Amino acid sequence: MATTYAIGKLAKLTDTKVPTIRYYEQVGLLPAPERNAGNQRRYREVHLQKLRFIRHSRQLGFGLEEIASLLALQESQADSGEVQRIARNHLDEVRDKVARLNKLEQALSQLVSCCGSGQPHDCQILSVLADHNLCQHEHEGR
Amino acid sequence: MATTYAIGKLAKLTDTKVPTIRYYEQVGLLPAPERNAGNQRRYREVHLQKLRFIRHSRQLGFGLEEIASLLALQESQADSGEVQRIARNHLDEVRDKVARLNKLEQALSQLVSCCGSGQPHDCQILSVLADHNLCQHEHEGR
DNA sequence: CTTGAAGCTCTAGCGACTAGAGCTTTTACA
DNA sequence: TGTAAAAGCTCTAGTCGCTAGAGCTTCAAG
Repeated sequence: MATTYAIGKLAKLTDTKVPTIRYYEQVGLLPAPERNAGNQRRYREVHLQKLRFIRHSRQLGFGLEEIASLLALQESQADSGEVQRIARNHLDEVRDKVARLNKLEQALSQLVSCCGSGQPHDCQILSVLADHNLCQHEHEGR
Repeated sequence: MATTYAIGKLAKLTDTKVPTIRYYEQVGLLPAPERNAGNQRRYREVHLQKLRFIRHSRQLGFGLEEIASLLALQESQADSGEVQRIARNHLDEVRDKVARLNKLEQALSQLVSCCGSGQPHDCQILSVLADHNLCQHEHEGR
């Protein structure tokens, strides 16, 4: 019979915490494995591979729903167009976020630089926070 | 008697949703205002100013706990050194995040660019996601 | 055969809101 | 003054992706 892995083993192999693996099962991302006589999960190769896929996708910032779609597309051998669409869409979001964070970084460094490090004479940070007009930057939501 | 604002008015003046204002009160960020005969909140200038401070700080990415500290420091007239420490610390975190997102953007654009836009012949995205070794990038947690 | 590690389920918490149900009060207009 | 819509109220639950803990059972090694 084929090799099986206990949940702790799978956790080590994929650098995932045990409760996280159970969580993925709970939300339907990782299929429920068989259980042994004592009700413990016994995983197979297929689970290991799916879990690696999930973890790599997470490291790349994909959300669990996106990952679910990607896994389904992998299964279905269907059009790679949809895969590309998801990936590009995610990339766009990341680029947006980078742009927003860069603006934020600008605004913050100006805020912080307004008073030299040692001087105790009153610093402007609180005033700028209190009054947006003292701040040269537009900010966005999200 | 001094002007007061209903919650909806305050919301408009500060571009904040009404439930968000109530939430700030609930977590102790914004002091509970007096109530009128019909139990409705009636805010004063001081609330308006605190709320503006909170919102501007949020736009700059400060967390509610940091904002609570900043408000307390504003109140106490205490050392601006602590204010600077909080702001610099936040700036450091933002810079970290920018760096991480930039790496992510790198990895993702490579992932996406592996197959030209129109061609249907099988694209590599799924394979890379399934096997981190096919990916040139290290990824971090967080 | 014992003991300690690993497994199990279930519930709650994080941060910063947001949405909705089901009510009461205020406001504007006829 | 009557009425209806808008705005207010409280309370609960949901978002996302986990993480922590309680209190139990099962497994593996010596």
